Amino acid sequence: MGDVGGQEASGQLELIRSALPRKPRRAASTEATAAHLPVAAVLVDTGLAHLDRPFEYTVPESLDEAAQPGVRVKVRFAGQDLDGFVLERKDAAEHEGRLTPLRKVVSPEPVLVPEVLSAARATAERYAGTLGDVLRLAIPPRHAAAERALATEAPEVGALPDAAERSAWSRYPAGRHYLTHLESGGAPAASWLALPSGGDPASDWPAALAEAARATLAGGRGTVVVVPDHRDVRRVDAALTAALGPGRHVRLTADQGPQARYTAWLKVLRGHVQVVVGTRAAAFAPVRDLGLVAWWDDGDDLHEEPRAPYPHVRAVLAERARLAGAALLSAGFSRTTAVQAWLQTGVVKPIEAPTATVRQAVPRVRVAGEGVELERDPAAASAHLPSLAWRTAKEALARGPVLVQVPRRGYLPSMSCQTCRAPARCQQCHGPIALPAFGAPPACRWCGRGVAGFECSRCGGHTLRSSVVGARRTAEELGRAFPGVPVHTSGSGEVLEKVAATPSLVIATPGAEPVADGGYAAVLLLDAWASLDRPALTAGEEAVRRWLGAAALGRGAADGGVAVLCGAPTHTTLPPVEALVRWDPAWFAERELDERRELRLPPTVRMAALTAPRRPLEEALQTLQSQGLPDTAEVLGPLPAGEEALRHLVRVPLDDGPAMASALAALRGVRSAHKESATVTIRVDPSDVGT
DNA sequence: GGCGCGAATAGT
DNA sequence: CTATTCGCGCCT
Repeated sequence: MGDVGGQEASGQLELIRSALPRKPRRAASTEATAAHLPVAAVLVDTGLAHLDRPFEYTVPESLDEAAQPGVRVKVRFAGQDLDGFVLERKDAAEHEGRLTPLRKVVSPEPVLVPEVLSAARATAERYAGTLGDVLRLAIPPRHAAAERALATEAPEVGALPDAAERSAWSRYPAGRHYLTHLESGGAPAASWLALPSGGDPASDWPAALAEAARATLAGGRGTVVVVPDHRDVRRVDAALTAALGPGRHVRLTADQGPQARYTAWLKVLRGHVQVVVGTRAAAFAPVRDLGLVAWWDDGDDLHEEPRAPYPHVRAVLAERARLAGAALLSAGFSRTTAVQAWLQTGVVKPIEAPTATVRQAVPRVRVAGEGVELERDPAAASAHLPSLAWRTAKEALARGPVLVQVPRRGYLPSMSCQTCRAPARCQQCHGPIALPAFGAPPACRWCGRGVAGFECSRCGGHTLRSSVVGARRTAEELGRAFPGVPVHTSGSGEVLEKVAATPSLVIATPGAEPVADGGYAAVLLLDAWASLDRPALTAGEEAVRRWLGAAALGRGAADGGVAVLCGAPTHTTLPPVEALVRWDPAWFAERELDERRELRLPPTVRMAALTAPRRPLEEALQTLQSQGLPDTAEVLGPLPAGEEALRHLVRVPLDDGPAMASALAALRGVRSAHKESATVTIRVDPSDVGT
């Protein structure tokens, strides 16, 4: 450390050193610079918010050819060797000081293509994050062996198969037009409300998405399909193989392992395939001539990236569609308020089936009360099922499998009467009784009073039970109630992909429901109360999404399909319950969005959250206000947020979203430059508020 | 984040 | 006067 190594940056030292009879330490410092475009703008991975911008380096002649825009490089930065991406080659530097030469080109593969760079930049801006963070999400880690092993040239694939005779879009009047538009190179944008397929793979949503990809490919353009989880990836993968033939698409998921993941990704980069299906990171896939971005089930929280800056698939894909002039398709059995907002502003058009078609395709929905008719039926009581649900299941088990959806254990520790399962109510104010925290005694969620001497207002019972029982226990109880019927469970631990058409009971948590061959004869949705009674703003939206998602696996009413919602309040009709009964997700989304607008909540406004202990939080807020926070911004709070921390919410009209994000990014930069030690969490679109 | 630089301070 | 420490600003 004693010598002056690592100070090439200093002009004076450089002069002194070159005057001394000493050998230059590095060949690069004496090597000639490339004649053409001698400067490279490099995004250096410093991990520091205030250094999240390009720095310029000279390109040594020996690296001239390899140092193309998009390649990974090593550069000397502040005395260290750091990784970076070449963003651009230019003929002159903007930086006035002396430039250091690039140290090396890690690989000549230009992994950062312009379109992905633009999308990543837009994403970083929208979420007040760093470009470096977004690129880490967008570009998988390099795997040298994979790079070597994969052919440069695309392998030969046969002709694109003809479109299937029976279109999965035939039930949607606007569907045909959408497909022709895709094929002819247009950019139609739609919110598609899918219908249940009654277990027919030729008309289900994966087939429809594959058909859309086929139409896009027939017009010479590529497609990105993003789905929430691996099971859906496999379903769409199979549908794509059927629609496109082999070798025209790849799967891209985080769990593939480094080599497989990088190989698949390289196939996309090198243009061997133009169609990708994957989970959220696939939204950034460098598809050539992108013609369509599509995603399934916008409301699934898996579409939200859990790493900074927490971008949502919806935002990434919308930006990619915009940049590429590509079509956009948000698909699902239900519609989120975020997509509804697009619909209202004309960003997307609806693709929906006519009411008569819907009535046939969806199961008949019935609502079993909060335990009203329970006691009379001992078999039902032992399974803790309303008797309507029990009778429905018993009848349906003669015709095929029955799905029972059970909210996740611990999802909401809300209490009900052990005897009749009516939701437990506070004696004073009639608010819901719940477990406020793990291990804490039950209390009223409204007035906070503890529960002493509970007495059920319906049956006079004195024992409380947690209304969410969990899949395993429900499975045991149901197994006893229907002796001789095979029972399967599917949940977070192990997820069943599909079940046969033969009679069986399938107990599943939301999102883990297996597909049934030929559709379920009946679908029971348990503990509706638990889903509705969450404190979150999105409780209603989320409940509708889950119920429709499960009920959509049932047979249509025309084929005897039935869905029973259990444990919903019957004395009043709640909008989510009505949405299910009428199978009208469009109506519900519209209504829900109107309500958000009235309350000035996302997605009708943009919000950000600042979370920190009191002192640093208030400092951060001051800095934020000095960094160009628009004066339309309202600062709400602070409210307690976990141990020791407080949280401010900042709210601006949608138009001022970019200005707010840039002020937040500036705040992040200032804090990083000052090496503030206290953690201040900055988050745009905090997921627990609204959208 | 890491490092060099200059100001401030302690030790001779 | 020099040796050490500390805070600050810069990094192409």
